[in-house]
Amino acid sequence: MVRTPCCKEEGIRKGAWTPEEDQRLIAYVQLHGESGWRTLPEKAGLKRCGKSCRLRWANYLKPDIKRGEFTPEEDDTINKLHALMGNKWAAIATSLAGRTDNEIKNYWNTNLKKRLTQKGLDPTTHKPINPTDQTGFEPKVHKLGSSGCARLLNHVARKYAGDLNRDLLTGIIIGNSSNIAEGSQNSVEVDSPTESLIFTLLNKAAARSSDVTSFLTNNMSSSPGLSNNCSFADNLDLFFSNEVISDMSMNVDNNVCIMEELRDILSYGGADAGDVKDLPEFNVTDGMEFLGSWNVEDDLHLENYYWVR
DNA sequence: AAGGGCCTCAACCGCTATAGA
DNA sequence: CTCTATAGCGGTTGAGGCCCT
Repeated sequence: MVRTPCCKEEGIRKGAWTPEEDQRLIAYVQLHGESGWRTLPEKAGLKRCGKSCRLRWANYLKPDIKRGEFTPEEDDTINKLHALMGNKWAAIATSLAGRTDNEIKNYWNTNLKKRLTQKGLDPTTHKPINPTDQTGFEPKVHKLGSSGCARLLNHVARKYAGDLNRDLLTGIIIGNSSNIAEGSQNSVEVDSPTESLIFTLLNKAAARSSDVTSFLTNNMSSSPGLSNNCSFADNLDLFFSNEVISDMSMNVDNNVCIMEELRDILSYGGADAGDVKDLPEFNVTDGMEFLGSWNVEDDLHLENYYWVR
């Protein structure tokens, strides 16, 4: 199939926009709205292609665009999101009000990328370029174990699972399949009991929303790449980048925090769920409060119940 | 002062995704 | 289901400004 050229007409202007062209575009969009870019240039009296007009509007003329220097908070947000998503500029831009994907991309390439490199970090992976070079990086040489997992459960339960009941969570933790809904864990191959546990818990939490359930079922469970080509961590990336999840009263920092914790757990491992299951005295419902507010003591309490050390 | 190199960022290009006829 | 138009995305380019010698 022959591609339709963007600008087939002769005499189409390129390059920097003049103030007069900007005014024409602004006036037209204010009057007619942001649509019909293909025919807009002719109607607005502009010798530009529609695509050029759309980009000029979206990246420069739109009234809610924030210009000027990036704040340290914005730097931090971009760094964190880039570590999670990579070069998904449009997705990153949704977390920075008033900033365009183009602006963030430029800022990353001219500033933040350099800073990471100067710190000895790979700007793609955000990990040390030379593993022996510890400048600006605190390597996680320890095995993140039970307390991290306990905190993760804490986070997940508090943030997503307002109506998860204690028996259900108990069932999930001890691997009692009767408490796990069909279509969640069974249709997904995971690499370890730990992953299985976390996935199931997230799936249960997500079931609060039909949209999220649909997302998990259609996009993750039935994904041909899930069991063969797609790691569990990849699916968690998908899970957390999902719009519906993002809307669930969660800010960027919390999102990143949970993701980092998940990564730690998945990277360094915890005890096997089977160990917990076989523990005779294990009874997670005793004195436990999974929902509501948590503190360090609760974490330790959960830790004592949860993992074999 | 001049000019060469570097940097920034607006704009462009090529491609994919999606909607709708 | 297929085709086409349009929107959107990410990589790349290049004009213009800045800095250094």
